Amino acid sequence: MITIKQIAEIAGVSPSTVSHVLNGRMHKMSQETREKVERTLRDHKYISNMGGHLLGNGSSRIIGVILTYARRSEMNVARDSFFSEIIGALENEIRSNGYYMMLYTSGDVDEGLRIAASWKVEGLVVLGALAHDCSRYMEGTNTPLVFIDSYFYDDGKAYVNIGLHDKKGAYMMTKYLITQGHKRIAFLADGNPPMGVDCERRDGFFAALTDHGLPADEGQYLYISHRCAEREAFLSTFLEEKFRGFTALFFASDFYAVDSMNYFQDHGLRVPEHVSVCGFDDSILSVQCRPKLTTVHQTVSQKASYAVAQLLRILRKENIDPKIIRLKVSLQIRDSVRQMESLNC
Amino acid sequence: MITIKQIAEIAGVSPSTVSHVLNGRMHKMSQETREKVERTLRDHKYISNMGGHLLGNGSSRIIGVILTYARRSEMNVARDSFFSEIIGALENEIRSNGYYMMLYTSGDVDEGLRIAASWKVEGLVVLGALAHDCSRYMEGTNTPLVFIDSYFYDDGKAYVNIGLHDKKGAYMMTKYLITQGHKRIAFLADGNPPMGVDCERRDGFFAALTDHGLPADEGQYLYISHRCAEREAFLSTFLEEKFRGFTALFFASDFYAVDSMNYFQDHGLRVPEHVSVCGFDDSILSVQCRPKLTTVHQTVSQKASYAVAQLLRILRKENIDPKIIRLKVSLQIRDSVRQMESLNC
DNA sequence: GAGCCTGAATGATAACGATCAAGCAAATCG
DNA sequence: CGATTTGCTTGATCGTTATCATTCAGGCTC
Repeated sequence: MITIKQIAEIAGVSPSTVSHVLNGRMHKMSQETREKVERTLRDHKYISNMGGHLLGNGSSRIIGVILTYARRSEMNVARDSFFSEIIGALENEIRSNGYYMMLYTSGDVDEGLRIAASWKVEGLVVLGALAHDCSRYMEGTNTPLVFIDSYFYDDGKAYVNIGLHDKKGAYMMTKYLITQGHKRIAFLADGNPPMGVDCERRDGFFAALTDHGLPADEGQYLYISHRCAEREAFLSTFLEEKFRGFTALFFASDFYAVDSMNYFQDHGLRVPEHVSVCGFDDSILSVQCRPKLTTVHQTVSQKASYAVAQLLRILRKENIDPKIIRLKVSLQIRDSVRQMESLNC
Repeated sequence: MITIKQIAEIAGVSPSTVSHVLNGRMHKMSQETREKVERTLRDHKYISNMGGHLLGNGSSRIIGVILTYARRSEMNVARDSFFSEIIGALENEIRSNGYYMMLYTSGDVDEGLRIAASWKVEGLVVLGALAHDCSRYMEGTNTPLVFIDSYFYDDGKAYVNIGLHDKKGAYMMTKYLITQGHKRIAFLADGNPPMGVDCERRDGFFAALTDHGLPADEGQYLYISHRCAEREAFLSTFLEEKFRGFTALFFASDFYAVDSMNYFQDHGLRVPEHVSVCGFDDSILSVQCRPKLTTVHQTVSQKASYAVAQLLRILRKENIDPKIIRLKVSLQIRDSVRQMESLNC
């Protein structure tokens, strides 16, 4: 493995000149010398040693990605396509900006941050449930953090966040359900109370109900467990109760929507004839199920590129405003919602 | 950020003593000194600087993961649950063995290997289509490589590989189809000719046909494109041709099986009444579709742990035999294969 | 008991590869 | 001719590890 020193010797210059060329620090340097050095670097296939680089100026060019969905055990969220899509997109974004990606997946934020410190990671993208913990731990450091889909409410600090217009999305979907003639609509999420994005989505749901003159009471928020057995028990009684009179079920995420839709259909009911179902995310699942799921579309890769872009902006000391970016969502209408006859009355 | 030198000063020892404590070297040392240093390290929350470490002894403790599925463009393989599951499992395995994971996803193996060299990555796990390229590029280096699901045939070298008993799995499934009374069975994969695991699976398919006295001809291998439009065109004519007389379709992967099953059902046919379908992988999709898919089960996380285990064994200079590990598969019988009446004749 | 040896515990020092501030010639300018 | 600019080099530095040296206590030998 050839080093800067060797390159320097071969090219007949000093190591620092080589370093200057490498770092594009063209601070007064003859065309001739530069080209000579560049040629030598190329000819000898110089590959930088990041250890030396890191020690030399303290910058690692590593961006860490901390993923903490894992906590929602049982359901093995890792199998979710959102995870893979965002990881892939993040890596692409990071690499194409000349950075390296170190991945950390675990419930132990503490360890993740220790690793980040060890490697002098320049910035972190944090996804998932433990974001709150993260912000607490990071108070000592000045490593910039960008969160994806983690909303912090009542604490004064403004964290950089990339999310969706979750509330608006849920509002749009609810409004759509209403225009289709639905009057008794339920919102189902797997938090009790809901957390993170689900909160926003629920708020949008209730806001739409209220705005359209429909009664909005607590009973319309239903908790759907992430544990299979509990979920099934719930769906079973829910079925017996004839959906408690709800004609449309708005799930906070596609996964649960599809899972439930399958359950209903396995038990002799038909979607959307007997009950309308819709989701949120527009994951690939929503076109792989039948009926195809009406859902709220988001562009996952966009989250990744915005997150990395914001991080780089912070690293370049550019000012970042607004700190909270919300990406567009749109209705993706498919086949799982029925138009109520009562519409014509 | 506190350094070894500072710790040494505080503890009243030399930096090298601290280093010795940190590395748990059997460098003789009094219990007393060791404890004193350990206490100081803990009290001051010492976090190692991997830059210095890397430069000091050349070991980064980084394991790189190169993922090259991305090439199969259009279909956006990143959305596949296999990707996420294996990445998650790999990270877990790597971290819990005291290593760090650097991820690289792209079609450009060259760049990936350059990054690996730059960071003095200690080992690489390579997944996907470009494995072959990788092996070629790596001839100069001695960074150990472990491949997942990449079989190399006619080149003499023995690469370390973690895979499945793909052939056996396909054999078992085919045999199952035969025992269910199917005589005209097709095998569908997205390579022409098939590549990697699909080759093995096809071989298993044909072997089973032959072993059970059924005719096995080339016409039974069907190419199914990874491009949506082409795939749909194929399925459309395939339908018109009444499946060319095939009563069972064995897809090389769940994704295509489910996709096709949906297509058939969308066009008025029923699975398994009109045609039986089965897949390979037992991805989460196979229980999210209807009918639930009969498929060959694999335990994805096992691949990850074996891959990392083999890599660590190489790093510890232990001998690794066999170089090619194949993990168990099993039949996962669900609802997409029908028993033929002709069985009773 | 002086001299010598041994081995255990610890320290001094030189890498490792790159960066960067400061410095120094040579060329150019006013 | 002194001052400035240009073009490149010197040398210190980053945090850690490895190698070897040193110290010192204690036992052995004669």
